[in-house]
Amino acid sequence: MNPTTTEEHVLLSLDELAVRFAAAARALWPDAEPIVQFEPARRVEFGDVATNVAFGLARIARKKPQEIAAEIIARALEDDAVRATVAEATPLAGFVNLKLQPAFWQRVVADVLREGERYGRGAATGERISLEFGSANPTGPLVVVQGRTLSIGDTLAKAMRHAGYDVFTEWIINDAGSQMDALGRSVYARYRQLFYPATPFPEDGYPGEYLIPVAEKVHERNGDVWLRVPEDEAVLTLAQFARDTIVAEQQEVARRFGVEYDLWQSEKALHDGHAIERGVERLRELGVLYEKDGATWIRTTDAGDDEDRVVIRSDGRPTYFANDVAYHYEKLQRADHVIDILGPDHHGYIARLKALANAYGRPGAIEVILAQQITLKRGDEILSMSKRAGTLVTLQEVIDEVGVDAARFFFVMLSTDQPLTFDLELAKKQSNENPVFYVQYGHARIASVLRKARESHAEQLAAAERGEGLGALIDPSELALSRKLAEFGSTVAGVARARAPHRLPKYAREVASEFHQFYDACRVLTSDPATTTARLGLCIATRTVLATTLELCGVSAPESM
RNA sequence: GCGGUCGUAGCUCAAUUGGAUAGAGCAACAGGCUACGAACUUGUAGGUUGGGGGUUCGAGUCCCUCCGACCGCACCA
Repeated sequence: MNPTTTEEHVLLSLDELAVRFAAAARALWPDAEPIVQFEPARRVEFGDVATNVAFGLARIARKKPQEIAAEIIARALEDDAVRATVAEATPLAGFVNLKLQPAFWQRVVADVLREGERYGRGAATGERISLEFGSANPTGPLVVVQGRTLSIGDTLAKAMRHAGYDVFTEWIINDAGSQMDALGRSVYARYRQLFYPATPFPEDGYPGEYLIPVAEKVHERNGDVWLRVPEDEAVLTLAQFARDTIVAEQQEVARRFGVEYDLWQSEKALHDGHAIERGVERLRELGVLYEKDGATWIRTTDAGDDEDRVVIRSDGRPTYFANDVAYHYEKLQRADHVIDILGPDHHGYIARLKALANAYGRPGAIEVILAQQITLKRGDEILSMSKRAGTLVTLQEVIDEVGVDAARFFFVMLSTDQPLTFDLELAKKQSNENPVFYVQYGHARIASVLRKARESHAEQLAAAERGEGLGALIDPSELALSRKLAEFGSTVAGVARARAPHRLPKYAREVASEFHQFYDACRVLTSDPATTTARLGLCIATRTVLATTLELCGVSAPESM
């Protein structure tokens, strides 16, 4: 950074300001342990940033927060660097409110221009995170709920990486157990129906029509050979074929949805690799297993589960939970912290998985995020999603209808613990009713201005890219936009810490809104070179932050629309 | 029946985890383009945070209770 004014030499960062204010508080009340964290002020008239230290000190100081805030401000302002950074400091209703110098916000723009897409990155935490999401049975196409889980998981993964975590994403393919048998018999029935239409369909099979093309493909390749071998053998082979076909489709849809995984873990592979035995054996060594009625149980009630769970059945076969035992044991080997994003029907698992973490001596190391239910709407009509009735809406259909951008933006927009109503008609609308367009329009608008600038203001554009002349940014709308850009890093950090990916679309909207207001108030391409250079710099910085935010959301940042 | 999640403006949702006067968007109404994209912008209106009680300087957030919605309660996966 090239300081354009001498003041910049002593301009403090927000963290440095916090340290000085904490020091001021400690000087006044030596026994106190003040926690100073400056956050964006709730309302513009309060100032730029605020902290609520005074509330925490009220007990020790035996004074009203308002008086404490006033005393801290007076003390802190004795510091030269604080005075150089802060334009105004006011105690208000117990809060310490600061209005910062324009140079502070100009420096933010310079930072963005210098760091580009790396802006807002957190330092590496060294913490390894295993993040599992999306996982579905390989017995049918991905449905809308998985769209939500994919969006939340992928955005969380990207945000956590941006914030400095070492994130490993995985999907577990539930290709072991009795459902594979049901899948095999279903495909076998579909296959037989190609020859004998009256063939009955298995009662516990998967009735959706999506298995018909799978059966047809088998017919294409092998003709009628599977009618001539014993049924058990045919079912086994067809199950494997259907599993491979469906998993490939699921992977393709996820990829089209913009989601790439580090690992697609096959459950069957865990079985074949004796991972189940390893996981269970470890539990036995740790003494949390016991035998009852011929079966092997794990004590999960210690962690608040309703009842203990069977791990190995009396006939020697492992239960489904044994898979979790093994899989989480593996995950805990390679990660410090394991996060599972599960559907709403899995909340019974939380206690179980907690118990597992406890049993493995890693209490708190397994965390579950529940993505709540999703209701599909088309206008006023609520679409029922019943597997039995065959009316399920696939993720691919949603992508085809509304596009990846709208779908991902909508799915990640709401907090995970909120049931969501998704209106296909609204998502499809290319109008101001659709929030994704508002943000994308902001990006396209900037791109358009920059295109124009290349023609008419090439020199200023080049200077702006070098971060020059930002001292000319003094209009309230320019400073408000800069202030919003400054929130990017802490927003991403908050998303990672609170596992709250929905804050990103909200933030994107706020950035776009501040930009539109700035654009409305200030003409960018003017006859004054200094003004033009500064505003172009602000535009480039805004485009960078918008594009990065959209990228984290898995939404494209168009040059034009 | 037991357990869990949730209930915020007409609609869809926020509220940085206990902090300021509960905020946005849409829809409604009233304004703003002879200059860089009006898919924009300015303003108005809209609330007993499901009801009641409690905890404390301070509650949409924590505790209790009732009402309502959804989801779980297998040696299925």
